[in-house]
Amino acid sequence: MNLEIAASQMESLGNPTRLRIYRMLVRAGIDGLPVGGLQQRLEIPASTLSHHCKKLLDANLITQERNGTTLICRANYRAMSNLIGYLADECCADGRCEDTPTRASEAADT
Amino acid sequence: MNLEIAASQMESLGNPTRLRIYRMLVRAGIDGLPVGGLQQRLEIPASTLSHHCKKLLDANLITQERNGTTLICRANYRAMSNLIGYLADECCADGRCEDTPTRASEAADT
DNA sequence: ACGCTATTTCGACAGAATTCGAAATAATGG
DNA sequence: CCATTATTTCGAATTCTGTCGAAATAGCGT
Repeated sequence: MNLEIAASQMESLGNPTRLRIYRMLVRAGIDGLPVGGLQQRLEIPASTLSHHCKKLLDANLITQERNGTTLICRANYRAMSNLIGYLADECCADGRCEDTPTRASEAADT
Repeated sequence: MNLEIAASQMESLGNPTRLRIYRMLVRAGIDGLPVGGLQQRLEIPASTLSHHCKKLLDANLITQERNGTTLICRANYRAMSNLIGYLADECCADGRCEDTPTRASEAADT
């Protein structure tokens, strides 16, 4: 995980429609949802949905697998974990933490 | 936490410069960093930095406190936790979960 | 091959984001 | 009050985003 990737993933999730799509897929679990299923729930034009799915795909936040004429979308849980980790990682590494008196167990000078 | 707020926070963090700012502040801990300190590290025009800080402030991701002529910026850790929670919340609520055998060996994936 | 359904690509448009320098404001010290 | 430092606001140029409908493509069943 690096800054550019994390930022592009954040940017992808920074659109309300895409965040809805993503959360639907996160909720859906490993079975995922077909594009058409998403469209029914979201009630947006297919072209718009396709555009957003591509963004999420490019950001590696979702995967797609063909099943006949339908395309199954799934959340990339690994990417989600990494992104979450990236946000909280190194919290307070350069200073004092909120509720802890001191960081006695760690090197004070870095 | 709701979709609109989460999306606006994601959008804020979706810009590489802002993500750098935010992570600097997360690292900095409760002491935060003055705007000038951020500028020195980022090496960007003050007006650009001010613009980005305002975005992060509007998104409630950081706070600012005046200390004389300098303005101290701090990460809003509460908001960070809520945002992280929002992403992972209700994971697989509508479907089967992944039966991943917790392999911590590969964390370098995008 | 043909028709049917699912999904994507194209082209266009309005609106928003990013960036910068110059000028303005805020706060302190002498 | 004036000088100095810290930070923000303004205005403008450029680029990016989100959205849509129409047309194109992909895969399957017959």
